Amino acid sequence: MTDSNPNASLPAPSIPGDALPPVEQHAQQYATVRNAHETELIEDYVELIGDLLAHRGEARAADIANRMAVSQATVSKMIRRLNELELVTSKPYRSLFLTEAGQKMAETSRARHDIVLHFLRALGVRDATARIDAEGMEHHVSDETLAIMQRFTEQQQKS
Amino acid sequence: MTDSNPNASLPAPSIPGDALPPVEQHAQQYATVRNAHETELIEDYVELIGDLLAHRGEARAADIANRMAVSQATVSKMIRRLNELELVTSKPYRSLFLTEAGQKMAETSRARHDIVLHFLRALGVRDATARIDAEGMEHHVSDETLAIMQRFTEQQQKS
DNA sequence: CAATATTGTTAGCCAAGGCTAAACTGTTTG
DNA sequence: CAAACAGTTTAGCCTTGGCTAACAATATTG
Repeated sequence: MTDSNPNASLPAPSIPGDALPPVEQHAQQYATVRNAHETELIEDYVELIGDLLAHRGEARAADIANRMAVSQATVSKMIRRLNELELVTSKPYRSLFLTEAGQKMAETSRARHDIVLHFLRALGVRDATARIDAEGMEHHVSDETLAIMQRFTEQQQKS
Repeated sequence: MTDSNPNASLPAPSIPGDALPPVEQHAQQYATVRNAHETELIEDYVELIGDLLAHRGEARAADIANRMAVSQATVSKMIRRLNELELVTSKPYRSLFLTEAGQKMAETSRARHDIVLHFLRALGVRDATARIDAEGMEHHVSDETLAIMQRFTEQQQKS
């Protein structure tokens, strides 16, 4: 301990069971989140490209830029990355397409996104809010939780 | 449209109602997520510092580095930022303390985190998974959804 | 109390993901 | 079919959040 401690009187944890997790577990939590962040944007791009292809028949950089509220230059740079990762194919000045791997990722992302979105709606969240929350949450929901969400939604719809 | 389109046969949206959202709404979703990302790490640090102060009486850079699974140099740099943001006070080689603003942020983050964690457990997610998911999800859950989660958890505990 | 161990800081590197401005390509249209 | 417009790319900048290595301060202990 050090000298004067202005925070010494912070309230004790409300529930004893909510003590700090063991260091390794705690570290694991943060590492998982950091990891998710790296793939998140990639998945968002791929998912959006898949959606544009499905709904519009083509995916142009300008559309992506508009929908992501990001400059075209940023999209262009990102597409180069997606290319290197072999998730999309692109000829200069032409529409984008997804590779096998890209399509797979798009489908997975889309499915995950839908489960979360439908779950939130089933829970009673307003549509506009559910959409925003789903977009942020989808990359941080484990398969275990996802399965539970899906079951919950189905239950809800039966009654 | 362009020439050959290898993705032209992608399945149509399973539910017609799930068409692409209008551009402005869509853009809003992504912007909200990008925005959350900027504050996320800050909140994680402040929350952790608050927890360490509450549970241990002090918050040292080394503890933070261990718990975050990050180098001490990274923590040191981050603390400088937190200082500039007037969320923590620190004298070199001494424990950290939270400013008023920092305490407020820590409390808010902690409360939010707890609601999500308890909700996931109430939903039936295993503890270890719930902890990991909560860490990632907490920054992307709106107040509206948070309130609904809290109500759900309370309902669950009554029965 | 000196030597060692732990802890914290600084410097300097890197990649990612934004941006603007400028150049280039492709499409549309007078 | 040339000019104008829309879309795309490139260059070059910035900030964040990582890292390692080297150095500095504090704490511990023989």
